[in-house]
Amino acid sequence: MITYRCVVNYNETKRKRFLQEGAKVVSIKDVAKEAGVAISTVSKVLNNYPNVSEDTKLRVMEVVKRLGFVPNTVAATLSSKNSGRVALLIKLNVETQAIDEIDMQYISGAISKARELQLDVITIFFSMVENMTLDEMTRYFVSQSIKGIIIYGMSKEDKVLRQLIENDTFKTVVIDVPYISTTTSCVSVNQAKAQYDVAKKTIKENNCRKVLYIAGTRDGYVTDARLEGIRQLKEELGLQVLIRNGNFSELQARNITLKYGKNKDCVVCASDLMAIGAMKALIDMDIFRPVCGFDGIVLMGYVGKQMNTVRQNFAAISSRAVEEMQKLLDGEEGIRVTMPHELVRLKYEEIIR
Amino acid sequence: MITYRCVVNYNETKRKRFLQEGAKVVSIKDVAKEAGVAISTVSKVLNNYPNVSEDTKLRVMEVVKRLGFVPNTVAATLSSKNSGRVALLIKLNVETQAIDEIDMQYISGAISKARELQLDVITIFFSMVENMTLDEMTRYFVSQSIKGIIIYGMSKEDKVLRQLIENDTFKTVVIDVPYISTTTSCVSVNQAKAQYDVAKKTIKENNCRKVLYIAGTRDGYVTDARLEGIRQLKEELGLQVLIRNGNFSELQARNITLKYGKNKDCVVCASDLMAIGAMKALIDMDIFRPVCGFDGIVLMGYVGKQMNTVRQNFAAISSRAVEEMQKLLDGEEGIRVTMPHELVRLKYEEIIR
DNA sequence: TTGTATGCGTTATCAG
DNA sequence: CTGATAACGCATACAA
Repeated sequence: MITYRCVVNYNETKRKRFLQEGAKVVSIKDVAKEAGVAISTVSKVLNNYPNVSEDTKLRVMEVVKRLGFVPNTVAATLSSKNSGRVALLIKLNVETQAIDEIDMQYISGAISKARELQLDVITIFFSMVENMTLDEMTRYFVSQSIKGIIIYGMSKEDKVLRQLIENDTFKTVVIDVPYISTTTSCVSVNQAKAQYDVAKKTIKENNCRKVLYIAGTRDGYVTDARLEGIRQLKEELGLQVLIRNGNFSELQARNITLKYGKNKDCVVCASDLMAIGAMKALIDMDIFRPVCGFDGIVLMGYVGKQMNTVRQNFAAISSRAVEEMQKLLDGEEGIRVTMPHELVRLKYEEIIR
Repeated sequence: MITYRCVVNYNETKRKRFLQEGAKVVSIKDVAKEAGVAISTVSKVLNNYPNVSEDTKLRVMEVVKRLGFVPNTVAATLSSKNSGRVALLIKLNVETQAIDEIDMQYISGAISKARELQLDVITIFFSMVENMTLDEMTRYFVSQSIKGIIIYGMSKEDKVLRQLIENDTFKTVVIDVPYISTTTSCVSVNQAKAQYDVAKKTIKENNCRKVLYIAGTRDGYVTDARLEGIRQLKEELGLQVLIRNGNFSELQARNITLKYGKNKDCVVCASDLMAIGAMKALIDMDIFRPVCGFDGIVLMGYVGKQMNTVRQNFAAISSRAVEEMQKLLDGEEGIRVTMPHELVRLKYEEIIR
């Protein structure tokens, strides 16, 4: 029996369309009936269970295709202990929209892969869960049937998140945080190596000895790793390195450069935005010093001067993170995944479309 | 009775934490039991039903708070005909990450408001549903329990989407598309007026007569509206206007400017990216012409020359779209919402953080 | 005003 | 290999 919902402006056109397209949403029940099997059998076919004869499998699939049946995700997650949703937890940099590009790549990379793997993902921002206690956060995620969380932009100060990760209630994949456990994987480029590479290239190309290194925030996980890369390079080449914290701020990098840039041979920055700030400062000071950045954002192509930088494929990183999440949800243990990076110079002529 | 899941490395620490925090997720059933009422009563309290005595209401709320109960969204959407999820359908510009900023603002604006309104939203990209027929798309959304769709970046060529909107199967809110119906609302700034305003300001400031107008794509809804603004201005001021389609491409705008810029007094562009392309072309041509853009993206602050542009508050637009969606889901009819815009000049010094 | 019972569309268990 | 049937957590029509 079909139940008709209360329709107000009910006219012939609508009625026709209604009957034509069939208002009834086909469910697993319909498929079962049409194929002459039990609901459970259809479910088994759809979820690739063993112990289903090739014959009925084919018959069911035929009906599924013919009726255009698409299983209801919501019902599945409610019912199943295995399937659940994955949350993308993203720290949005409200200050600088110039790097929204990065988060957007993260999001699209994750969502695309999630669709491929039939994973249900929802996007959440740090601001929505900050100030929550561990309990509150846990309950919040549980109430959303979230089984796994992928975390972008986490810093050492995010204590509750740290607990969440260690707590094993959810499977977690962290980006750029050097932590793994049975339930936590980590995906990242080799930060130290990348920083080492880009700095070395810049320094070699310009025969530098005195280096100004503008680091990120003190509580950033990547900051340490990148500093380590610089330390190695310093020892290897016997450099003289002045280190200052720019906190990933373009403005602070600018000011640091205005203050120390003159007596240095080059400026190595832990982010593109800071590199841009440094470069603009040097232009204002009317002196030239090679500058290099980190990330490979498009903005680098718009500032006039070319700079070396590290290009990270954020979409690929995020895509991989989703794959790792799938593995964790399947019961595998957490691993550390190192993604490749490349050195580039972004030129306006090559960026423009 | 509590069921213990199979735990492998079971040790004392974990056990302690386990018992302490309570592995059992509190459900509406627990609340009901604890408060000494029926499940339905709890549900009624939570959903603000009338006909619940103030007394039991208080008692239930107390328990809810004490147990830290958070209703399960998934179960709710599965159960109720009213509550459902909302999809953000976004056209990602894969070519130019420079404007990811806009989509990011859309996403964060929507998600924040959705959380406020307790709406479950999921993000979807055009690429994931393109090539689908209306039926396929419908089934896809239905299978996700999606009741409403907010569409960003739709063009006239998206025929299936057009059908989807007219089809009334889902509630829809379109951004920048002049279409409303009982089930469709539209949110947008006044495109014509905004284009008129920014062009007029630029033209007046520089006493221009011969204008090069670089429009967007032929199949873009905003393109027509913005052209209309230019036409009005042309008549009002008796301008001589050459119109060319730049298709929102920085490169095309550059080439158009290289070709026609010299004989014009100024270049009015239908987007910031095109304005930047035009400006860079003029610099290469070593001539000065005032240029104005549209959108107010951060990149405008990085190109050296200041330009007038229209700032749209994308987050606010998106936030409003979610509000309108809520109304549609509540049974209200679609309306047209016009959001405010402002004229700005983006200066590097003011953008930098 | 409150409680009972049924359904939402799946998955999972277990008997056949 | 297949089929009943009980969950999953909540909403809601209807009975009390």
